[in-house]
Amino acid sequence: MSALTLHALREKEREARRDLILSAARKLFAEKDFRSVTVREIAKAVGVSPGTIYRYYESLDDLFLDVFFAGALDMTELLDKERKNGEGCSLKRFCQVYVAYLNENMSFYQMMSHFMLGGRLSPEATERLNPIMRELMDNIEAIVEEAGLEGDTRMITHALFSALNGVMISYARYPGRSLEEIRRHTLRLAGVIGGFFEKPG
Amino acid sequence: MSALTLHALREKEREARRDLILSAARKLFAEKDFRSVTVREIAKAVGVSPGTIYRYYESLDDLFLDVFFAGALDMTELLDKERKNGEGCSLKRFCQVYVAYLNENMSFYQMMSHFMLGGRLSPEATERLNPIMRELMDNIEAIVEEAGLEGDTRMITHALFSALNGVMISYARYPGRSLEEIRRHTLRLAGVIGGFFEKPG
Amino acid sequence: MSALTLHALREKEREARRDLILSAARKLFAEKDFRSVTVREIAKAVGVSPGTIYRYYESLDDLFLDVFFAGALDMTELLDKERKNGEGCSLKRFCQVYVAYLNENMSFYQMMSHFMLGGRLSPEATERLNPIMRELMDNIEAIVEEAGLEGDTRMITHALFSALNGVMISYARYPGRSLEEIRRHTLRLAGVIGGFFEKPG
Amino acid sequence: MSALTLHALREKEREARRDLILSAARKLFAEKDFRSVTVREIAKAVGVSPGTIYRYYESLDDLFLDVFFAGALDMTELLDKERKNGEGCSLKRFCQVYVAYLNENMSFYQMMSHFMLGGRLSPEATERLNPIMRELMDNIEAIVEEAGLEGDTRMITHALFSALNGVMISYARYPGRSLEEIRRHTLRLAGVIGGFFEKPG
DNA sequence: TATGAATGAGACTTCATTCAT
DNA sequence: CATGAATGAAGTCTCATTCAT
Repeated sequence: MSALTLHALREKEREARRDLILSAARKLFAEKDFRSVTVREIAKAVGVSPGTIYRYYESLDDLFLDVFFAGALDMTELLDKERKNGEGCSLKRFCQVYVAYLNENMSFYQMMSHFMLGGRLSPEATERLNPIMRELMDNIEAIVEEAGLEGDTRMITHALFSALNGVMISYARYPGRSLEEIRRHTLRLAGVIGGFFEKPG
Repeated sequence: MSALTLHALREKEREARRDLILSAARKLFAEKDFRSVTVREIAKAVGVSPGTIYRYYESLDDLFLDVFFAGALDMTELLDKERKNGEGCSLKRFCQVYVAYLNENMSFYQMMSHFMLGGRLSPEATERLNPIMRELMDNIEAIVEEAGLEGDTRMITHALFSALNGVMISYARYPGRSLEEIRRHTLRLAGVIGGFFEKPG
Repeated sequence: MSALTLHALREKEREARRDLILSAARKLFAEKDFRSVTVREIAKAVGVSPGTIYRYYESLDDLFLDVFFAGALDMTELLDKERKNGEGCSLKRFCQVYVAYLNENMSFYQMMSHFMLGGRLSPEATERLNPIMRELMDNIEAIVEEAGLEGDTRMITHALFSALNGVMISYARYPGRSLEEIRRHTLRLAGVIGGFFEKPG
Repeated sequence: MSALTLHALREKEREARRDLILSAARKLFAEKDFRSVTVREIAKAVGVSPGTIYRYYESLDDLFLDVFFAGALDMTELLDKERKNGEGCSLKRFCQVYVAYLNENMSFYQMMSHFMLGGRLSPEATERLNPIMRELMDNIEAIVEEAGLEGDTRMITHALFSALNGVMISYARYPGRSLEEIRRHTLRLAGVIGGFFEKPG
C-alpha cells in the first residue's frame, strides 16, 4: 500500500471519528439544553475520553459551531431536494418541512438561538456562518418566488424564516406536552403561517 | 399599633424589597446575555449582599422565573391599554407594539427562550406560568378577532405569537448590526408578518 | 461601634487573611520548586478551600507576584536596617546578609529566576516591579559607594547583585548536600565575592 | 556481514537518532522558556512521532538532563580550546567567553537553574552530573591558577562560576530589552566581575 | 521499530449557595 | 434581618505517557 493511500486512509478515519463526535454531540444537544452539556458527557456518549474530544475540536465552542453549521447545511440540502422534487415546493409544504426538520434537530435550532441571542460569534465564525445562512436564505427566497409572491421577496423571506423559527421557540418544549404533541402542534402552526403567507387570491 | 398592622407593614416592606431586587435584575438581564449574570452582580446592582438575595428568592432560577413572569404581566397590561386606546388595536399595530416591547425587554424574551428551550420549568412553575400565558393569549386572540379573522382563532393567535417571537430570535443580535438597525429591521418584519395575517380582501 | 470602625475592622481582617495566604504560600514555595505548587496545596496549607484563595488573589500568577514583591520589600528593609546599624555596612557583610536572606527566602529567589528567565512579566507587573527593584539597587549602590568603590558604581552594583544571585542558583540545592551545608558554602562564597569586590589596597 | 557488525551498525544508527532528538530539543529549548516546550513540539521539530521520543528517552525529564549534560560538555570543550589557544586564557576573557556561551545557549543555562532550584535530580542523574561538573570546575580552576590567583583556588573557582551564572539570571530576559542589548550588558558585567577577580596589583 | 490516537489525571478557575456573626 | 466570607462541586482544557497497529 502506498504512503499516499495510507495517509488518505488516516484522513478518512479521522474524518469518520470527527463525524462520530459530531453526531453524538448533536444527539446529546437535542436531548436537553445544549448549554448544559459537558465535555465529559459528550466523551462518554462517543465512548472516548474527554481528552480525545480536543484532538478533534479546539474547544467546546468549536464543536458547538460545527454542530450548528452541520444543521444549516442539512437544512439547505433538504430544501434543495424538496425543490427539485416534483414540480416545486409549495410555501405550505416548505413551512412544514422546515418545522419538521427543526423538530428533529433541536440542537440546530438551539444553536441558532444561542448564537443569535448570545451574540458571541467570533469574527471568524461569523465569516463561516454568513455564506451558509445566505445560501439558506437564497433557497427560501426561491421558494417564495416560485409561490408567486411579489414585492420585496427578500424581506418576505426573512419574515417567513423568522416566523417559523418562532414556532419552535414558542412551543418546542411546552411544559407538559409530549414530543409527539409538540410535533403535531408546531406542524399545524407552520401550516397556518404558510397559509397566511401564500399568495392571496 | 396592632400586631396585624405591624405584620402587614412588614409584608409590605418585604414586598417592596423583593420588587427592588426584581427590577435591578431585569435591568441587568437586559444589558447582556442573562445566563451570564451572576448573583453577585445582581446583589451589587441592588445594593445588598449576595446572601440577601436568598432571603427573597429560593434560588437564582426562582428569580429568573419572576423576571419572566413580570415581563409577561407587563406585556398583558400593555396590550390591554392598546386595545382600550382609541377604537381598538389593528393587527399590524399589535405586531409592532409587541416586537417593540421585546426589543426593549430583551430579558423577557431571553427568559422565554431559556425556559421554553431548556425545558426546566418545574411543575409548580408551570402552574404559575399557565394562567399568565393564557391571559396573554386571550388578549392577543381578542385582537385577532377584532381584526375580523375567522376560523380557529386560537390557533391563529398561537401562530401570530410564535411568528413575532421568531422575528426576535432571528435578528435580535445579528452580528455587526447596531441596536437601532435591529430595531428597525425587526419592526419592519413585524409589519410584514402583520400584513400577511391581516384579513385578506 | 460605628460603621466606620466596623469597616476598618473588616479591612484589617481581610488584610490579615491575605497575609496568612501570602506567608503560607511563601513557606510552601520555599519548600520545593514553586512552579509545581498548586492552588489546592496552598489552600490546604492555609487551611481554607481553593475558592477562598481567589477571594484574595485574582489568579495564581497574582499570588506569585505578591510573594515576589514581598520578598523584594523585605530585602530592601533588611539592607536599610543594616546600613543604619552602626557605622555602615561593609561590602563583605552586605554580601553575607544578602545571601543569608536568599537562603531563608528561597521563594523570593526562585520567583526572581522565574520572572527573569520566563520573561512573562506583564506590563502592569513590570510597572510594579521596576520601582521596587530600583530601590533595592539604590540601596546596594549606597553600600558600594560607602565602601569607597569608584567608577561606574551603578554597573558595579549590578555586577555584585548578579554575582550574589549566582551563588544561589549554582548551589542552592546542590544534590546531596544538606541545607546547613549549603548555607555554609554559599555564605563562604559570598564572602569570597565580597572580598574581591572590596576596594583593593 | 557478521552479526556483530550488524549490531554495531544498529547501535550507531540509534545513537545518531538520539543525537537528532537531542539537538532538535536543544534548539527548541533555546527559543523559549524550556519548561513550556511539550513532547509534541519536540517530536514535530525532530520529524518523528511523540511515541518515538520515548524509544530514546525514558521521560521528558530524561531528555532535559541530556540537554543539560550536552551543554556542560560543550562548555568544557570550549574552555579547553580557549586554554590551548595562544598562550592561555585570561580571567577576563574567560568570563566573557563563558557568558557569551550562556547567551547563545540559554537552554543550558535554564536547565541549570531548573535542576539546581527544582532539586529534582535523581541519585542516578546526580551520579552522571558530578563528573561532568567536576571537569568543568577543573577547567575553570586551571584558568584561575594560570591567572596567578592564590589561596583556596577551588573556592575562588566556585565563586567565579557562581558570579557569572548570576549575571545571566539577573539580566537574561530583562523586560523591555532586546537580545542584543542584553548580550552587551551581560558581557560588560562579565568584564566587571572578571576585573574584580583578576589578581590585584 | 515507528506511529499517533487515545488516555486520564490533574491544573486553574467560577459561582450558586450556606451560615456564623 | 442582613452580611459577606467561605465553600466545594463542577467546568474546561492540557499534556506526558502508553499501546495497538
